[in-house]
Amino acid sequence: MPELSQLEQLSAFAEYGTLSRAAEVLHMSQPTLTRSMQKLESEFGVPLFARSKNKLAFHENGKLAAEYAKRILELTQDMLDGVRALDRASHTISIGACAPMPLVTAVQNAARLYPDMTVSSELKDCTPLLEGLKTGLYQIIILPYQPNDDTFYCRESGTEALCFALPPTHPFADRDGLYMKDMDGENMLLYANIGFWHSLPAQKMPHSRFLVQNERFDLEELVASSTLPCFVSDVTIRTEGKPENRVIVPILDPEASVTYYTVCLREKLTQVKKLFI
Amino acid sequence: MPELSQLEQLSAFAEYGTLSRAAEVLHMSQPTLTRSMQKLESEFGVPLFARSKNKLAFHENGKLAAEYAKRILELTQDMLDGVRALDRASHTISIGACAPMPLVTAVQNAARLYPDMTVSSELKDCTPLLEGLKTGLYQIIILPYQPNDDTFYCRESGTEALCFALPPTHPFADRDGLYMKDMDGENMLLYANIGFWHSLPAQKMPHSRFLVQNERFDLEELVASSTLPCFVSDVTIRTEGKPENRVIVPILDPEASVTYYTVCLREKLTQVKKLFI
DNA sequence: AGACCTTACGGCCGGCGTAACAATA
DNA sequence: TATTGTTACGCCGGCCGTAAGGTCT
Repeated sequence: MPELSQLEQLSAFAEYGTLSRAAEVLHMSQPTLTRSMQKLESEFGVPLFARSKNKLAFHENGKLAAEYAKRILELTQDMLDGVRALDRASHTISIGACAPMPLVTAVQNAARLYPDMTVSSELKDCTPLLEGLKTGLYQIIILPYQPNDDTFYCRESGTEALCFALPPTHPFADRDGLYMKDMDGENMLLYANIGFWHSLPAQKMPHSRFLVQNERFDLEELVASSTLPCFVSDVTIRTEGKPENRVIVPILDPEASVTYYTVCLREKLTQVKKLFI
Repeated sequence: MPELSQLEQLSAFAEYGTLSRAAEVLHMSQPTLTRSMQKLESEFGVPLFARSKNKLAFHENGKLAAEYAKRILELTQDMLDGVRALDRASHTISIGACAPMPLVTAVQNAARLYPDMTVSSELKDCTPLLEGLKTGLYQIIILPYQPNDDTFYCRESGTEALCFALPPTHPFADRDGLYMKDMDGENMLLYANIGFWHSLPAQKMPHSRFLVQNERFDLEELVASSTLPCFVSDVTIRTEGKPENRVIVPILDPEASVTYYTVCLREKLTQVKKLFI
């Protein structure tokens, strides 16, 4: 039986054309490679090389062997990658969510409840989340609605309500509530990573321009130093406080108040049971 | 990088369930196998086994690795088989013919002209012969007609004419020639391995019964000790002589006289050039 | 002269088997 | 007690690199 190291050497010879060059690449002396290939040849029991005095070249047999060798080495690499990936997956809880607020909560919970696990998290739209849950990409996803498929196990996990944060001088600053259409046309500051929320303003306030900020710091700086309105939610107010120079006005559109649901595959519930207690 | 020997051991453990049993099958001591699997595990970098004090079992990772290992070993075996088969093919001239007489001639020529080659030969009908020539199963085939496809290279190689061998007492024994229909209804001795010839008597003499003999010796014995007519050809008469107690009467049907053609793929002519000189 | 392949030689390390040990059924 | 897996120990063979030889461009 040949060994993978030999096949690797064969493959290197196929790639580099001479034993010397291949030996160099493989970090071994060239006589060693010579002997190794002689041994491989004897294990095949048939000639693989066309030998002239100072030239070694492939024969038909050798070409075929080198092709096979390459496939075998690739398959071996697949094995290593696959097994390592499986191992990593078994030590990882992957959480996908539609919005940042429930995601950070879930990540914190997971890290606390499964201290040996790595927690990975992603912000995605609902469709890829459900897809990923089915394919095993995620163990847990968080949606802003209750999926009706019975293969899922599902549990309510908090609510979030979007609000306007207006400067005190704003004409609507004294209102108890506003519809989004009331603000349509006004330019607003907007944070980029807000998950599924990004679709709502765009849809309900088609005449507004949103000054999208990728960096949290930049956004806060702009909020502090301008009178542009922006969005906050009841959750961000609780966790991060209300911007100093802003008045909070709840948004009355029903879509602006959501209930989050933590979802997993029912068959894999045991793996993540603690997160549902 | 793991080695194939280790994958073989992993696969054996998967098959036999315990290290001791696997070690026994692999003809090695069991501590050796323990160490080898420990090393394999360290090369993967992830645990493959669930270890209790005196029990070793697969983990998910290990199961996956063992599946891969099996595939890799199969592929390796395919490589060995494939390369060896290719080598054998390169030392073999495979000749297929429609009839025995031109075949033995061709085999003798091939053996003489290519003394380092193994010559293999087969008797087949024309359709599988052409098929086999295209797929590389044969390098040379011999047909009773000239193929009109231009991918073939083709050369006339002798003729053969079928005759009746009648006992001197037979009513037709003094004829200069006979059509097969003249003999229709008479029972005849027939040798089994006559290639494409077998179809002719069956077709032209539907009312005859043919006493088919698989053994050459049996046929000759029956010819010598009976008055049943049989077939010979001008070639068999030249090479093996005429049966003592028989009169030769040529068959006048045009199908009973054929010209043989030696055929090879034009693109592979150089491999078998000598046979066409 | 330089590049290449092969053979010869001597050292060394890695894997082997034996033996001893621990744990289970 | 029999079976199984792991660890300890000492030996030996095979593989390695260096060196030298031969051939081709």
